[in-house]
Amino acid sequence: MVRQKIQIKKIDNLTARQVTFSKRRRGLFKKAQELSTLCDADIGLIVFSATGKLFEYSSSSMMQLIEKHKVHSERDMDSPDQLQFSNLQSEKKNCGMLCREFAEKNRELRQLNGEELQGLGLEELMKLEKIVEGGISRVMKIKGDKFRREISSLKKKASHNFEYFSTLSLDSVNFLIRILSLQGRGVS
Amino acid sequence: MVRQKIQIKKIDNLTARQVTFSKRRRGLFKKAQELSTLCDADIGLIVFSATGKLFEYSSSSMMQLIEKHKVHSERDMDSPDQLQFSNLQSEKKNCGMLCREFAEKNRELRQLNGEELQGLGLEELMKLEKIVEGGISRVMKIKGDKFRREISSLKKKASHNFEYFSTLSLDSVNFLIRILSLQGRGVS
DNA sequence: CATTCTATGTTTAGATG
DNA sequence: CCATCTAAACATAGAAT
Repeated sequence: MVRQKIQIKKIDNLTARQVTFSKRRRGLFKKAQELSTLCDADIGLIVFSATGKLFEYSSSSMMQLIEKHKVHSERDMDSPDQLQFSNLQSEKKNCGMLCREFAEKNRELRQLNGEELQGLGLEELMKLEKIVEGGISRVMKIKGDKFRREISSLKKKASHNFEYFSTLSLDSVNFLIRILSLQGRGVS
Repeated sequence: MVRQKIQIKKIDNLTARQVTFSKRRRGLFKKAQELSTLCDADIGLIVFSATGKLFEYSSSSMMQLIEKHKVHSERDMDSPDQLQFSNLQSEKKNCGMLCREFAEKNRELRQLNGEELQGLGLEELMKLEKIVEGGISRVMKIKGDKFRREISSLKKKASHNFEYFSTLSLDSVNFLIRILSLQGRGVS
């Protein structure tokens, strides 16, 4: 019997419905996790079966995600309510502020990384370029310093070793080299 | 070019990532709603893009679903504490979390900027260098594009003055463009 | 219930407009 | 950014286990 196109409406047959539920549920979860990985998205998926069983997926932590969602949806709603909840209110305000600052930092970070630059003017772009240039020169300087320090420390070690090795016979040195090679340790 | 199998890991190319995000996001939402219809399931889907934009779908009401989810997950953890403070507590937790993430972003930002690099190893430094290099090349590309577009649009606008402008050297034109930009006068 | 099979339907990567 | 196209990749209906 060949497969036919199905219409999207509640499946009448109970068994077929259950089978479809587990198949498609797995498919859905897989796609959610693929999207989160591919595009660096934060995703939460909650599924209650008709029988009330819970299935869930979250790319990070469901709790965090739900909190984030709450903060987002509360962003717009103003709350002219009761004084007795001032503690809760102030916490919420705190969160909202933090959230906004956080978003701001995130944007800066992405711009330094060369993303989300479409809206910027020439001046801003040139300023950004200067900042990033400063960044890379500092990073490279530190890296250079580190390399140099590492090299000189290696040299010191090498000369130390040399003094020791020079007291050994040629045969002993060859023997050592063979042992080290067999252990997969570079002798360079 | 024929389509090839993709591996599930973060897409490097920014544009490709954004395109994939919108395509797959739509696909995911469609599948969620199909599952909910076909199998009579209660489904909630929350997606935060990497830029922090929120997309959501819920077969019923997201708030109800989240409450239901909370009840379910609190099944296992017994909480001998006061119900009346659960909101405040969750807000506080939320703030703590945000604070930590905020600090983390700040550190990243400073490192991209070439600060606080003392603790990093050679490998990390080289990775950082790669990131910043990618950043500056993207910033410079966008800047170049913008310059070119402004120049061509200036040429077009000034076509009635073409005879005059054509007597100017390229340097003079570039100088003019910079002056105008710095004055904040659109050259478009 | 879950899994497996296979013939088909559906999604989507990559290119293009 | 958004829409459209195409072929390859992927998901899944229906059946059987």
